[in-house]
This record gives sequence, C-alpha cells and structure tokens, in this order.
Amino acid sequence: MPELPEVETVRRGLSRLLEGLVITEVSHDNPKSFPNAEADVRSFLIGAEIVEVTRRAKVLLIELSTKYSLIIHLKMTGQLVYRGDTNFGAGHPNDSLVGELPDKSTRVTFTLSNGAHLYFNDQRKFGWVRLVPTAEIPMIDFFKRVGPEPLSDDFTWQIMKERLQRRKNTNIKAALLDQSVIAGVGNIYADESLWGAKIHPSILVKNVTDAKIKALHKALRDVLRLSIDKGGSTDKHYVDAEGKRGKYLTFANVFRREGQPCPRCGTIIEKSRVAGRGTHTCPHCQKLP
DNA sequence: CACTTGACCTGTCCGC
DNA sequence: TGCGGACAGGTCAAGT
Repeated sequence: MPELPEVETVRRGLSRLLEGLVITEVSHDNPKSFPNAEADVRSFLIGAEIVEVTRRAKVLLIELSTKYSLIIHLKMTGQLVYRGDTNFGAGHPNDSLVGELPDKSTRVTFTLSNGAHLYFNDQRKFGWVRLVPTAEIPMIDFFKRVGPEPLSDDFTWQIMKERLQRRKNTNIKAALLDQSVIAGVGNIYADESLWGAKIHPSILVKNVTDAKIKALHKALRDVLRLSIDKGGSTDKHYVDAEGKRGKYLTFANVFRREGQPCPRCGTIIEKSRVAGRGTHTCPHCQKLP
C-alpha cells in the first residue's frame, strides 16, 4: 500500500528525526525481513551515523557514514516508526495508529544514540531491509530499470508518453503500475489519476490519445502532490515515521468508494478487476472509445 | 520478447 | 460460533 506519497511522507519524517544520530544496536526476528543481516552485519551498522534519508520510487535509502546504506522496501504492510523516550500508542492525541513497540509485527529494531528506537514492522513479511555499499546501489537491477520520478521537474507529458509506449499493447492501468515505466505509482494513485483524466483503465496504451496522456500527466502529478500534502493514504497499515495515519483517503474520488456517487457526475462508482487489481471507476466519466 | 498470472504472507471479512 | 475462501496489493518468478 505504501506508494510514492506514503514513502515520501515517511522519508520526510525520518530525515527530520534520524539525520545525525548514530546506530548503537540492531536486532531482527525474521531472516526474510533482513536477508543479508548475517553474522557481521552488526559490525557494519553499529557506530554508523545516519547521514541522509532519500527515496527512489517506493524505496527508502538511509545513507550511513560508513559508505554503506540501508535500503528499505515497505511493500504492502511495512512501517518504519521512530519512538523516543515516550512510548506512546493508540489513543494518544497524536493520532497514532500503532500501539506500544515492539509488537508482534516488529521485524527489525534499531537503537539510536539518543536512546530512541526505530522499528521496522511488517505484518505480511513482504517488505525488507538490506545493507549495501552505497556505491553499489546504482548497479542493483531495480534501480537500473526503474522509470523516472513523476514529480521531478523534467517529467513532461511527452516523457510520460514515451515511457508508456514501452507497454503499448497492454492496458493503461498495467502500464502505470509498471515501475520500469514510471516510478512510484501503485493501485491507489493509478485509479485516482485515471479518474481525473477520464480514462478507462482497460484501454490499451496505443489507443490513448495525446490529449488524454496530457490530462493523465497532470492528474497524476496533482494527485501525488495532494496526497503528500495530506500525509498519504492510510487504509489499515500505513503510518508515517511517528506512527500517524495519512489523510488522503478522505479526499479520494474513486478509490474504495464503490457504491458511492462520482464527485463529478453523480453516477455510482463501480469496482472491477483490471491488471489483476481491484479497480475503481466511474462508468459514466471513464468509457472505452 | 511481450504480456499475464501466481507466489510470497497474514489478518480480516463474508457467507454458510 | 467456527470454518473455508476471497481479498487486500508491490514485486518478481514462472507461465503462456
């Protein structure tokens, strides 16, 4: 569920909370969640200062002072939550979704030089933390293949068209979800941006007009920016670096709104399956040509 | 090669 | 109430 706006929200929180701190201890309960954390990983981590927290697509990068970086993918249910000396939980006025930590979904715990902890929680164990030499990150297959950042200044509608043409014989929703086409788009913002541009998710890329691609380019960037502004989308799991929910779903137009009226025309929103995903559309606004 | 489907997991919800 | 099955959705491997 964490897509670009959610991961970016976590990044901003971690950047503020972690930069300058030193890792003093690390533990993990699940080998799958930290696949290369064998034997001497502690010696590479303990004593390392956190220099900078960045993001590429849906992946978080924590650069350390030791020429190593932590790479973290939250996949669907991953959380990275910072806890200082007050281990607050649900019901606290800060709107925290998670309770006292660690809990049973905690996979990795970092202890920091100020006495705080960073918890990597992941109910479904799809996510992971890896330690890699910083210089080797560009050589990792994913980073070689991943498409452009949709919010970067040079991401024009023409670039978007060119990227989408790589998947011209598939439907537009599958192409949007393909990380090698455009970075960071997942199910929520695919549905929201297609509604915004009035495009049916099943239309083949080669049949989408330039005018529609232009509209999709604007709709996608608008919805990603709005969601970042609202702290992302929380359904069940996603929280920011302080455990707080995101508020975008309050503003969603179609996602998880089947049975409700389309905000634009009042037609009842439908849910179907496209590209193997639950897909939300307005049958009046989004028609196949 | 281009594209689609299934596997990876666990918790929740729905129908019987 | 318990139980089976569908579903949630990011990514990669396997299948067509």
